[in-house]
Formats: sequence, structure tokens, C-alpha cells
Amino acid sequence: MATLETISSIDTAARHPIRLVANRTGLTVDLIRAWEKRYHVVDPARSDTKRRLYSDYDIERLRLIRIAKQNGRRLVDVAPLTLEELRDVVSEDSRYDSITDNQAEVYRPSWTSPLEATDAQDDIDAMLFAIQTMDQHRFDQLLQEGLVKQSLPSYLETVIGPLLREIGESTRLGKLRIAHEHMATAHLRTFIGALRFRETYTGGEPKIVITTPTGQLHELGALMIAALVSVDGWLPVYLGPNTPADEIVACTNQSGARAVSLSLTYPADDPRIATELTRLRSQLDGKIPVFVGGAATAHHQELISRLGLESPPTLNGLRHSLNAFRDRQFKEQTA
Amino acid sequence: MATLETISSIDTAARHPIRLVANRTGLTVDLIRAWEKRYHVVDPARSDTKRRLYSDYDIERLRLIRIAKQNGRRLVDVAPLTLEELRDVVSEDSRYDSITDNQAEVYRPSWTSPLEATDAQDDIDAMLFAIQTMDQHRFDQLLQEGLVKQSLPSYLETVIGPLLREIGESTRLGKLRIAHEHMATAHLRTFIGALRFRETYTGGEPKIVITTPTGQLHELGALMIAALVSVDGWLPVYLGPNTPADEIVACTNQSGARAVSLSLTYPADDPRIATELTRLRSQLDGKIPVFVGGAATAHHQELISRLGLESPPTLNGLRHSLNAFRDRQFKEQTA
DNA sequence: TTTGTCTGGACAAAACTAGGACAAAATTGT
DNA sequence: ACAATTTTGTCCTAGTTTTGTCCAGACAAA
Repeated sequence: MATLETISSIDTAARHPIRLVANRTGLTVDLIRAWEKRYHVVDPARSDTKRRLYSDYDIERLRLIRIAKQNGRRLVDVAPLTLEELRDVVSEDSRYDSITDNQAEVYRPSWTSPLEATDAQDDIDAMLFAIQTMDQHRFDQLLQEGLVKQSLPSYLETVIGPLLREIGESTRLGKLRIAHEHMATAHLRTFIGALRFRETYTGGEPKIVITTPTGQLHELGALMIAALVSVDGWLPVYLGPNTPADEIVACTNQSGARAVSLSLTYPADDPRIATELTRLRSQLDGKIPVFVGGAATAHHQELISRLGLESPPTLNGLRHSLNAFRDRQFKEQTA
Repeated sequence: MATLETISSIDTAARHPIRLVANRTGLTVDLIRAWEKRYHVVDPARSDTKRRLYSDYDIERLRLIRIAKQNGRRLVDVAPLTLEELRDVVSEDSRYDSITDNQAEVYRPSWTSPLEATDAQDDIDAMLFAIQTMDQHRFDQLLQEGLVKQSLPSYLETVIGPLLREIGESTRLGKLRIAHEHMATAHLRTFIGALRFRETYTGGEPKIVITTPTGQLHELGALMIAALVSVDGWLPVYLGPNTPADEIVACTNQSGARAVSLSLTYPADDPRIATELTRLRSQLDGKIPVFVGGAATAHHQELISRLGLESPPTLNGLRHSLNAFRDRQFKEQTA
């Protein structure tokens, strides 16, 4: 969606000075030069006085290489790749990275990955501080910066998710005012909503309906799912919060979606959850899987397994289930 | 001096001495002259005794160039750009800097082309059709295209506003399903939310708290206001919907906001509106004006005038009231 | 008179370049 | 598991370009 430009339309005109490139990629000026010197990662044009001039293409390359490195790739390996190959590598990696190194992080010593664990908490603390001081601009800045450091899926898993929990917790404990929570929530709604536009759509993607059932008014979880699955080539049909089961069914049928995903957060013990889920499962085509996630999922395990819904424990789990499902369908289709 | 630089209506009349320009842009007098000497960044008119006289246009240019430099641009590169090009460059740099993954915005700045009063109703109908067929992609495309045709304020007034009303109406009449309305609302939430980031902030903008009072759950009106005022150089402190009066007051005080704006839409006869507005006005510093807008405003005229709140009848009215208020304050401040 | 602006030029700080040194981190070999 | 080796990020020097500030003498405005 959005009129997004595709790979081919990235501007190859060289006009950006090295400082700007550093700002945008999060690399240091020295490092950019070092990479050029050693591996010809990029080959910027020069001004008449020998200043380096980078194109948008170069910047994108550097950004991807940075992420590839963070995913554990070695510079030597990724340096000669084209932009397209880099994209493949990065998206491939990010399908597995958060799972592996998050689990590993717990017991593996420092030699695993440079950033992650402590760094994420620092970011979150800084964001909480910005919220507490009502510094919206700073908050936004932190959100944007954090996103450069890692791939979107792991960003959602390691930063945005925990942040949401901490905001909720802090508000409950009185460390944040309601006004603070409102401001943060509204801003995150905008921010996460915009993430969905980062991907390019070709029209052939399988669709997935994403919403929350009646009574569940918090939509950020659902929105995170929408952003997440769009990375893997799904086209989210996002309905916002609080959608009745009938409507979910109608929407699924009309749009031809292949799957449904619901987010349950609060209130966890709402009796409507049971009735809505039951109704949804009974009215929906049996071939369409229903994925359930969110903090309140734990309270309904029995129901979920009885209805045959899937409830991956983490965002990454959801991601893998969905990809597996899609690949399976694809195989059947072509068979 | 009458106008503070109201971004949308830039005056090309030259009358400002260099000192004032320096104050407003944060540049030094020497630097402004140096830039002119070396790169013809601006070409101010002269008084009969050769004093430089700058227009609002020049000031805005200089402001943007300063920001562009801060973002890593070289003076040589930005100096020859027009105001519009500068805005694009700056807003791209400072907003999409770190986030750019595989897209560059197709956004055009809001004040570019005032022309082409294509039939807004046609656009709206097309959008409604896209909603009805659940064609999210098409809907988004139409939203984006419509935005290019006119300035942001008039777009909100002539397209988005009416569209919202028609969606509500159609849903009530059963022409749209709830699912359609949900999809459209969620998408508009994302779209309008993103509009706010088309502007660039320097840190000096007066703040305005924007929200809806307790009981009012529809936030799109408030969000439109946020997008609108940011065009005129306000910094919206956006709290989302459903904020208690106490919290609005606390937020206003903590953030140092100069004004408050509320959106009232549905339900129009909620008794809480009266109590919340009354409480808000009584607890809030008397110097801080409260602007009230939205469909439900009509039901509370008596209360509004009794409390001394302002309720401009249209978005445009709100805009002018706010700008007038700001210019008044600015004059006092410098006097 | 005092203060501010003008022109033109001088000067110094900041930023960039090329080349290389160095140590921390990661990988490999034994 | 330990040592040797390679990879990689940072820093240093010295020379160039770019950019911000300052000065002097003349004139204009308050």
C-alpha cells in the first residue's frame, strides 16, 4: 500500500555527504570509510574536491549491511552482495534471529551478540523517561533510532513489546499518570501504524485479517502483528480493535483472507472472549486458521485448544507458524 | 509587525532587518551575510540606504537551511534549492532519516499546489467504494493521491471530514458493514496520524494539548486537529481519546502548553461532557484558551459560552483563532 | 553621540581525505 | 582449552576544503 517506491526507483544520483550517510545509517564516519577502503562496500562518487558523495542506493546498502552484520554475518561475506541479495539475506536472517539469540542471550556470555539485551533495556528506559517528561519529540526520536539498530521483527519483540508492558505496569503503580500513558499510547499507535507502510506490495500476497474481538479495546498488539506479518509478505487486513465475530467472518470471506489473527490483552477474564471465539470458529471456514496472541491468552488455554485455535507463545512463534502455514498452502496449490 | 511566519501564508514582502532575521532563525548576523556572499543563499531586497530587507519567505528559507545543515547537508548543496525543495529535503532527512527501509515518501508538502479544485465528492465516492470492496490498497492510494492535489488544511476540510461523516452515515444505514467501518477507521487513524510528521520541528513551537474528554471515544477528529495545527507551527501534544479533565490539566501544566483543544463527536448528549468541561475550565490557568470542536459541539452551545470556551464552527475557523491567539501572545512576549 | 549595518578581507575552527597504527573481538588451528 | 591468526572498529597524523567568526573603516539610524 501507499505509493511506495520499489527497489528499481531508488535514486542512484550521488549527492549525499558522508556525514548525512552516517546519520542515516547509524554508522560512524570512520567506519564507512574503513569499509570502503577494505572491502569496497560502496564506491561513492567524488566531488571536484574529492569529497565523497553517496547515492540513496549506497545508503540503503550500508543500512542493510549494518543489519546483516548485527545478525551475525561477516563483513567479508556480505560486502560483495548486490542490494537485492542483501535484502534476501537480511530478511532470511531476521526470520530466525530473535528466537535464537534471545534464548541464547540468557545463558551465553558476552561473545554472542554485541548489542541486544542490555542495550534494549537502556532504550526502553530512555523512552520511559521521555514519556514521563512528556517529551514527545524525544520519544519519537528514540523510537526511530531504535529501529535502525535491528530488524523490525526483533525490534517489536525486544523493544516495543516490553515497552508496552512497562508502560502498563508503571501506570498501574502510579509511576506514570494517565495522561502520560495516553500520550505514549497515541504516539505508539501512530508509530506502529506507519511501520506497515515500510513494505512493498505486489498484489499477490496472501491476506490475513487482524483485529481484536468484542470487548478488547487495546489495539496495539494487533497492530504489531500487522506490522510483523507484512515483513514476511502477508497483506494484513487490519480492522482495529473491538470487532464482533460476525464481522470478522464477513470480512474474511469478502477479502478472501487465508488466516485470522486476534490479539487478547485486557480484560483477560471478559466472558465475551469465550463466546466470541466460539462463534468465530464455528462460522469460519475450517480451512482458515485462527491465531490468538497477547497477554490474556494464558487465561483461555483450555478453550483455545478445544476450539483448535493456534496460540504461539511469542511474536516470533506466530511468525513461524504463519510462514509454515503459507508455505504448506503454497505447496498444495502447486501440487 | 503583524505576522509571525505563518507557514502556510508566506509573505514575500520584504521588510525585516537582518537582526530580526538572526533572532528568528538562530543564525548570527555575520553568518547570514557570509552565506549570502558565498552561496547566494538569499538575495534580500535593499532599503534606499543599502540595508538588507528580508521577507518572510527568506526567513523560512534560512530556517530550513539551518536545519538541513544540522542534518548533515552541505551548504553548497542546499543553497540553490527553492523553499519547496528545501522542505522536502529537510522533512525527509529529519523524519525518515533512520527509518527509511525500502521507501522514500512520495509526500509533497502541503502548501505547494493550492490549485485544481477537482470534485472532492468524486474522490470521496471512490474512497467509499474502495472501503465497500475492502480494497485497502486502493483506499490508501486514493488518500495519498488526494493529498497531493491540495493543501493539507483544505484536504482535511473538504475530503477527510466529509468522508468520515459519510462513513458514519453509511454504516448507520447499513450500506457499510461494521467491518468496513472498522477497516476504514483503522486505516484513517494510521493515515492521519502520519500527517503530523510531514512538518519539521525546531523546538521553539508553542504547544497545544489535543484530546477528547472522558466518554468521547472517537479520536479521528482530535487527530485531524493535531495534523492541522502542526502545519501552522504549533507542536501538538496529542493524548488520544477519552482523557479525564484532571489529566488534561496535569498534562497542560507539565508540558507548558499554551492552549487546549477538544473534539466532541459521539455521544453528543453524554452528561459527562458538561461535568468534564466545567472541571477542566475551573482547574486550568485562565490564560490558557480551550477550543472545542466536532459534531457534538452544537448540543452544548450554552455551556460553552457560559464557561468562556471558544468553539470555531469549522476547522478553518479553529485554525485562524489559534493563529490569531499565537500572534497576540507573540506580540506581548516581544513587547 | 551611540548604536547598528555595510563591504571586504583575514583568520581559525570544523570537517573531510588518505594512509596507517593499534587493540578488541571473533575465528581458526592445535 | 589455549594460542595464533584474522577480522573489525577506533584512533592518529598531516594536509586540504569548508564554514563560522571577527575586524576595520565607512556610513546610516536612533
